[in-house]
Amino acid sequence: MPATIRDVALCAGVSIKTVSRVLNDEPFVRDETRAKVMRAIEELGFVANLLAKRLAKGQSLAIGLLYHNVHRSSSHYIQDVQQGVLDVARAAGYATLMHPCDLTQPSDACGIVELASQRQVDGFILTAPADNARGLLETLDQMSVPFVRLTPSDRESAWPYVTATDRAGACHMTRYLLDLGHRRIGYVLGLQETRAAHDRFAGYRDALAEAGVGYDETLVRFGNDLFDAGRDAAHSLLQIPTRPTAIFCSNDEMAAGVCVAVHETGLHIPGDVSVAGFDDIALARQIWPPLTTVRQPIYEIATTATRLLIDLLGHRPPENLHHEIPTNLVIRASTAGPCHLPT
Amino acid sequence: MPATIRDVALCAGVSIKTVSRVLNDEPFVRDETRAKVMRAIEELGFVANLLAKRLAKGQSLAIGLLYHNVHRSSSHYIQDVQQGVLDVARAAGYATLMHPCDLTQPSDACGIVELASQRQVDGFILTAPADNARGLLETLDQMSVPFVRLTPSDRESAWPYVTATDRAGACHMTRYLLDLGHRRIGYVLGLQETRAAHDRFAGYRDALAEAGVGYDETLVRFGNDLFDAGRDAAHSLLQIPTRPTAIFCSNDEMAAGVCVAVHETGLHIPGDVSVAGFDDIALARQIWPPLTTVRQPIYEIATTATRLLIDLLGHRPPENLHHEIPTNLVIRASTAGPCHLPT
DNA sequence: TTGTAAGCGTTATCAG
DNA sequence: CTGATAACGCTTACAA
Repeated sequence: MPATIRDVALCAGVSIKTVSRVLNDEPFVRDETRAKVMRAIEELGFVANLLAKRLAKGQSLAIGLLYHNVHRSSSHYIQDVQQGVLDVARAAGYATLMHPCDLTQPSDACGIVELASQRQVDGFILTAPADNARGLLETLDQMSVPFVRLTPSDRESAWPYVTATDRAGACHMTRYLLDLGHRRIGYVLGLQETRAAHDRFAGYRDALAEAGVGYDETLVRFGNDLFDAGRDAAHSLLQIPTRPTAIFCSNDEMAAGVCVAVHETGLHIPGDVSVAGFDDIALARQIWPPLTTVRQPIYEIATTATRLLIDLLGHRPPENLHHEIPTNLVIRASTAGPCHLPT
Repeated sequence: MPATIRDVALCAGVSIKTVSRVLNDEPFVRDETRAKVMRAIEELGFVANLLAKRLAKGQSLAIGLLYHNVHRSSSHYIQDVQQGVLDVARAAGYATLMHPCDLTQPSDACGIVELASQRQVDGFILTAPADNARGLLETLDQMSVPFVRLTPSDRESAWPYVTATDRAGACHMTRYLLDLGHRRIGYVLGLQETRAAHDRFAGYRDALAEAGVGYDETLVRFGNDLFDAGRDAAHSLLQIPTRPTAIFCSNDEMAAGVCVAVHETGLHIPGDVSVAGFDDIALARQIWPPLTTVRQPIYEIATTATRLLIDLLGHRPPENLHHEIPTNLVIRASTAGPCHLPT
């Protein structure tokens, strides 16, 4: 049986409240008393029981990380997010509960509200497309369960979020491809349910319009952010008689799929086709040629969001409920000027 | 204020113990009573407070997943493990706490024992090289905190583990490369602290010996399981005047690094150099050419381990404390016969 | 089959 | 500065 606060009190000859004071670094404890208690703690090898603390405080001291995981596939993106959340949460004494689920389903289907009702977590980090379930957000709001959204669709409501400059980032990339001389630039869309997919696509068209290059919808394919979608999309795009000389993907994972498809077709990157991605996850440097992409500082987005959430949980009104983190172009070897001008 | 079990009891006109019985599906409750309670629960929208339950039961209903993460890098391996642990744990009503740390450090340095002392978790899944810290295991043992090890070094002690047939797997792969005609096969070792690294290396030498091909230590490089290590190792191996015609890596992530290095050198895979990995993580199919590798069913290993742990936690003596999951050869396009026989 | 009452190990109120 | 004592919301002997 491990020692309890009561044992410590007995051993130190003080009340349990005094021990509790020492444990929580509260003021109004005489130094001698504090020392006495410390000694008792040391002697008994006492460690406070967090389960009891949580119940007494009515807080779980944990945050839930919700992410979309229909295909039960590993995602580079979510792992970077997780690392960021974990680091900040742990430093603040919070545990992190991973909660993969199908965010396109009714929220009650995946036990999110339950997680809060059961008091398993004090708040949530919601990754896209969680905020499409407006009902979920309203429920959480009513329950006074704080949450921070990552790259949400809706930015009208006051609910906190952290996002990246998706539209501008995609516009930069497209402009860069145009500057290289590309005119037929294929595009692979991301998961329709996310706003990032739409914003990036909009950025692509912004640049096209800006350059006076007509938007050609036959060069667009729908994806779901996963590798295989990129591969399929590329196989389809490369079959077009006057095939695109560059393919820009809504994320890196699909871009990796595109690269494989290009190779499978017997073509070369960037000689025959340039390929660009978005995110700059580890994978972007782990394939050949290394991928030109738009860097989205996922780790930083996650840490920012988590700090925000923890402030909210501690009733420290944050300075800013909304953050926009800049993206930037990362030029590697998967892009170059077009060799064969399209017919 | 959310409803408590007391409110439900009041509302249903029964005692709280009866409500508790219904909540936990205990027998000896008359059907009518049960129905009455259910109705009250429904009416009040009652959800049991897990924090209270945990304290009362003296269990956190959570398991900790310990993994090595010195470089704060995403690892494909750990994500597959996580998915497996998460799935089984959740189904059993357990939460999963991710705990990245430096497993080569003294265990107390990374707060592992604390996690248990604080009762944050009931047990652990330990990934390699956690079990090198024998002191940690003994401490946990003394605290009666159950744990299951993944691919541990030590298999003499009775402590439960789940592992793969690393040595045999590596031997198969090497044999396959030898059968293709390769004689100078480079090898990139994994993280020295793990047994898998040694076993796989042993398998490599087994096959060499078996085939009467001399073991040449100039063809061996040390790695740490990460991408960059593979890349560096390959650059070094490819500089050898009579360079190896094949490179076998202790894991896929390093193999991906090798592939990039080969391309950087201007050589072709598998035309000039064959490359083989180990694990069969998602990355193996996301690079070009797709990687020939030894499949280690990581997800299955993780689910097996978690089921084992949960049995242990529930005081259900498992049939088997030790599991060995078979590996198998996955031949893809990164290997072929040597074109240029070495001098 | 149901209920009473005593924990579980903290925190928190409020009086000294 | 310090200490009784009552929560916190559930489980669980033990009794009825």
